[in-house]
Amino acid sequence: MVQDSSSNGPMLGNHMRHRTKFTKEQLAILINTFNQMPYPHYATRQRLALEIRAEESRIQVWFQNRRARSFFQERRELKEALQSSQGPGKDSLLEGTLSKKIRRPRTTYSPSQLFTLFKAFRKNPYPGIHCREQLAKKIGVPESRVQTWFQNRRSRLHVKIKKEPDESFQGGQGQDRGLSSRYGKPRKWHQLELSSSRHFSEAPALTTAALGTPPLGNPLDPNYSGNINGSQLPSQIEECFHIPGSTNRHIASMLPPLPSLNFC
DNA sequence: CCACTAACCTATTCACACC
DNA sequence: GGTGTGAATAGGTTAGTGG
Repeated sequence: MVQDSSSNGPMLGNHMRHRTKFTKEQLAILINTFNQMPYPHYATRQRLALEIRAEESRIQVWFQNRRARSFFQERRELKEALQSSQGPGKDSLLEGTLSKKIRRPRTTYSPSQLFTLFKAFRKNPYPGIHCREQLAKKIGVPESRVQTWFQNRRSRLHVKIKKEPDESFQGGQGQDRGLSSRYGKPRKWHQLELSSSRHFSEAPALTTAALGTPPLGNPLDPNYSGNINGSQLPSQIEECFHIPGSTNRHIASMLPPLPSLNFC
């Protein structure tokens, strides 16, 4: 992606995921499935993942891209199928569109997991595949969930920025640090983020101030002190969530100066 | 060089838990 | 019922790959 593949050379943790190369056999199965159901449920994607031995998240992305590329034609056909409401195979074609959606089970993050995620987000809202995988491993969730969490975080931050224009925020330095005009003025994004969490609102130890100067422990989380120390983390995690300035765009440009945090 | 396409992005909406 | 947030989606961009 943009922030990962600059000409600055390889940067630990900020790489884009390697391109998946589907074999002809895998593609045949995917295309065949797509023709029958362009919106496969989570269970279907899981079954496909097993069948072609690929990650479910890669299958999800493949279907996203496939729909995008064949959108107009497919939508016309789908519309016709909906309007005519006849013909065999309609149920499977409309899986995920008309029938009740069977979504991926909602992931519930513990306070300690959220703290780790928020702290990583604060250091780098655009982590590359390496960072996401390390984060995922650390908190014990699939990498694709970490990616989704970061996407949602960024989106909600943008929404808050739009809804709560606060000219008082000067990024701690009273200056625009290269923010793209596309995304408005810099904000106290870290305060917005952390205070918006239901978990954190109930845990004073996990406030913004706490992130700036990490406490020794959080009473809500017995594992917490180990997290904030950083001494138990591999050094790669520290490196991969360092914001390299030129490689992080948009939100990264709104970051206030960070205290010297020990981990992502 | 160019077409194709995986990876990734934002914006938006849905769905569900929690208060 | 309102709010927060994970999941899903549309639609767009970027960049790797192969002809």
